[in-house]
Amino acid sequence: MRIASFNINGIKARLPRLLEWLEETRPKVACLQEIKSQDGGFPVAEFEKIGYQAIWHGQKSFNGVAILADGEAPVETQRGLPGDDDDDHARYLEADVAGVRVACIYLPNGNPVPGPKFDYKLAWMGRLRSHMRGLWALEKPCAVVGDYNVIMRDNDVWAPQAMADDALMQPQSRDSYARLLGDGWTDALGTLNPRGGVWTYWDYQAGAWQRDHGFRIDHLLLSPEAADRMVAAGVDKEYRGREKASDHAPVWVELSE
DNA sequence: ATGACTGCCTCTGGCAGA
Repeated sequence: MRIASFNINGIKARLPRLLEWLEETRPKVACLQEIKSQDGGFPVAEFEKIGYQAIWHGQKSFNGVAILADGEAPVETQRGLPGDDDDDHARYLEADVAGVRVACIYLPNGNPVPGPKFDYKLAWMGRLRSHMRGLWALEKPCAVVGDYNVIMRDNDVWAPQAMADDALMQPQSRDSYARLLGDGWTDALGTLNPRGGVWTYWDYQAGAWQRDHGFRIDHLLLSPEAADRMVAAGVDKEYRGREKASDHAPVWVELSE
């Protein structure tokens, strides 16, 4: 089964591209980030027409996540990241699909550094780690996928110096991500591409796509029970070059049945 | 180089993104 993640940067603006990608690549599970839609504006009927059922957690103007499943309803297990009652950002949604616990995350960007947004990012990552320890304890196949907004290694960006002052590459951001890997989670794309050079995001500005100035920030983290079943992982890079594309490309991991 | 582009909601300019 294929589990995919796609930061779509606005579900209203991206709907034709999104439906096209679903029909062409047909992932079993598709986790979406930055739907930028309130719950009432989510186009669930469009997905049902092509055989996908969905759950979603939206908010006005920005953030927002959703989980789509081919031919079955995702069984929701968590809405919103626990650990801070004052955090009302729609950045976390979790469900069981086909025997796999799937979490869809949109980790805070954190710019500018320093500042309250960066503090929020680091606090969110701490809460994520706590919650993922609970997922780990389930001892079942689990995939925590989405836009992590962390460039983990220097070979995960076209030019490290270009992003050196960015929240995505700060030592504290990397340390927080490294703790997840230290806990035993497998970074699917990173593990299969140790030499780097694989991007999942290209800025709209400065001809970044045309120059291949990208970086890897969309990650698929697997519990041991899921990692043991990993047969492939990749980036649907071609979709970044289409008309009215998101600035992210879809990423995916294939698990054996 | 305080640049660049895009989406959203709309105070059609300001915010957010990365």
